[in-house]
Amino acid sequence: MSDKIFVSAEEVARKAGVSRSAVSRAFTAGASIAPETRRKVMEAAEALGYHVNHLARGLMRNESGIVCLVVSDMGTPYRSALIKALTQQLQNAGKIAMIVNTDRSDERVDMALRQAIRYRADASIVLSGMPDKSLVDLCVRNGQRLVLINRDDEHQGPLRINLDDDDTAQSVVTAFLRAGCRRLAFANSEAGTPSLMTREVGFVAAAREQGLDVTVERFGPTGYESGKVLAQRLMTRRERPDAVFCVTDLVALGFMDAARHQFSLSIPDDLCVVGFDDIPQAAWSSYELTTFAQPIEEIAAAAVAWLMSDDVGQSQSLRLNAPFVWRRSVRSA
Amino acid sequence: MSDKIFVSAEEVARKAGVSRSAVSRAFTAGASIAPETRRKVMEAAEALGYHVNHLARGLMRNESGIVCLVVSDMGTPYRSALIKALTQQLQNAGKIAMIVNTDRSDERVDMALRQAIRYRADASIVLSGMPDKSLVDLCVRNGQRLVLINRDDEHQGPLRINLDDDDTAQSVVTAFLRAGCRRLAFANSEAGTPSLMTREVGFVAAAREQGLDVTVERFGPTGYESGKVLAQRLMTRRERPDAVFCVTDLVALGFMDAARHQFSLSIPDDLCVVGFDDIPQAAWSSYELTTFAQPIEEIAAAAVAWLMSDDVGQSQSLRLNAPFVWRRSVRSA
DNA sequence: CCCACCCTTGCACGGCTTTGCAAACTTCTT
DNA sequence: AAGAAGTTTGCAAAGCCGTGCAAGGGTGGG
Repeated sequence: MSDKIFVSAEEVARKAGVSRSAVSRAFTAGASIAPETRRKVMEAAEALGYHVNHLARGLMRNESGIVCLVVSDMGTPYRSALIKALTQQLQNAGKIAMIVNTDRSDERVDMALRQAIRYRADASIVLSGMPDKSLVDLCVRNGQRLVLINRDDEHQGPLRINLDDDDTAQSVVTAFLRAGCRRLAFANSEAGTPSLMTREVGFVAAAREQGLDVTVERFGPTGYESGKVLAQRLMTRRERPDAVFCVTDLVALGFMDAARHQFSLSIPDDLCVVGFDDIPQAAWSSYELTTFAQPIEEIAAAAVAWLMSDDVGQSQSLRLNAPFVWRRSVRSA
Repeated sequence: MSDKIFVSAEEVARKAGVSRSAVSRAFTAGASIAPETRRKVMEAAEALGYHVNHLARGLMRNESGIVCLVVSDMGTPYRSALIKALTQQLQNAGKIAMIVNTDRSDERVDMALRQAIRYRADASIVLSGMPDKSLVDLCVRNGQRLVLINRDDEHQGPLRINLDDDDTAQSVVTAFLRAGCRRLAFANSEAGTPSLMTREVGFVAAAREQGLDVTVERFGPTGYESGKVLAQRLMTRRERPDAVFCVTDLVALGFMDAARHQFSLSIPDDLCVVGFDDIPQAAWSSYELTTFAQPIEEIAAAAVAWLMSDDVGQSQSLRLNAPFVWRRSVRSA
């Protein structure tokens, strides 16, 4: 590879007529240095195009400033919004985000964490997949902070951020009942992620409490196309559902499109739909999907706040609220 | 911050009963080391949880393995898809992506490049905004590779990847004419990005060649909401357009929604619409938008290939094709 | 005018790896 | 069995920055 010729502190020192350490101090917040000296250094640095080498600084300080984001399906609206919020807030906190894409192959999340260790990341934030317990231990042992978002694992040490889904199932059932729906369905993917399964189980249980059965269908990955297939399967049943809770907004939008264009159903007159995430598309006027809003900014804020805080503390678990967003895909009373 | 206690090569060497350099060689591809020695080292490393320190390695080799992605609006479907492709292909090439979010404030892209220099990134890929010339020079001078995607700047040194838009305007005009449309419009945002302006100018010129005028409207940022506003403005004109070319798919989808739900227009019967990007939502059955497909994978492949190649070469410019995707938002002949 | 104290600065070392070089060890040939 | 050729290994330096320590310079007070 080409020989990169970065300018070193040594050269700046020569040009400014001071010592190497003076240059170092000029770029270190809170170091003891005379204003005049700092000015001279800064001037020389700007002229030469000097930039502190964060690799070396990280080596010294044992703190690289890097935070590793472990994520798959980042093309998805929800995921990309979360990444956006995280990168922004990390930058505001003086950190920088490194992204490891773990699409296909679940063992990749372990590789991702190893990569984080190699770059001596200050922390890792896992948005997808579930790391192996031994890897988590390794991270923790190395003093690396770990945040697990929406992966209800039972790992010790890291911070877990999850949604408080105690009321969600109840809210949906109530909404459907008020709308006069009686034949409930749940449209799930085959991903089997804990958070998705919790939604399904909770909904079925809440419905049963009201004496209602739920038709559950599962298919494919968690996306728009699966939503269409799920609609085809559910809407061709003898007892056609009149209300469906979709595990995700993307699934819900696919479901709505199939229901409307393939079965000529009117929403919410013939069918009520509820989704989850509140991605931007849910608000588009073709859909106006009633859904639960992922508190994306709060999630990011909580993650960043925790990993900037001084007290590592023990394994901590945080539960955030996903407010119900009423739109027109469910009949009002 | 907590004291991270990473295990060093020194310790592995002691445990394996070899020298520090043997450990180093065990982890260096193509180094001269006996298989037996390597096995011993690897065993000790695994037992101790050792991972090569990429900060130190980068310092030594003058090659960090980091590639910096400079991007804004990463919540957008097109951008997130591009980031996904880039991170994936970079990883396959043995690099790792670092993301700098440049939302709001244009001067931030300069800060981003500085950040890239500080971390001694092997390359930077700019997806948004336009870096200052002096910064570009600085990167180049430091031997850092630079890729500009869809920013038709005239910078020297870096690789520029742009779309070949010679035929796009012509294609759209032809499609509209075949559909029997005569009152053409162009819906643009106020972003003023070169690539967006090129689309507008090209379309107006191509239409004029056919003796047709184009009503141009510009509003807001480049997104769904702006599309709705643009529809309100264009569809309340005395001479209501019967065909509109939207600068972006997101704008087009907002435009379609407003045209349908606020003006009760039928697409493509009353109005033909063409977008640009081919985001996933364009294919959704509520829209079936005719558009041009950004060759995302090719863009990523070209970028990665160039920055892995040995010959730096001079300022290089690459033009890729954005194929026309026919869907149902334009009447067929 | 001198002393004491504080701020500033330079020196040298530490932190972790890679790599050129030379020594040691194999192994094969004659 | 000895020498030559080729591997393998260890040593030491280099690459860059942060910081403890001690010395230098300056200032204020007595």
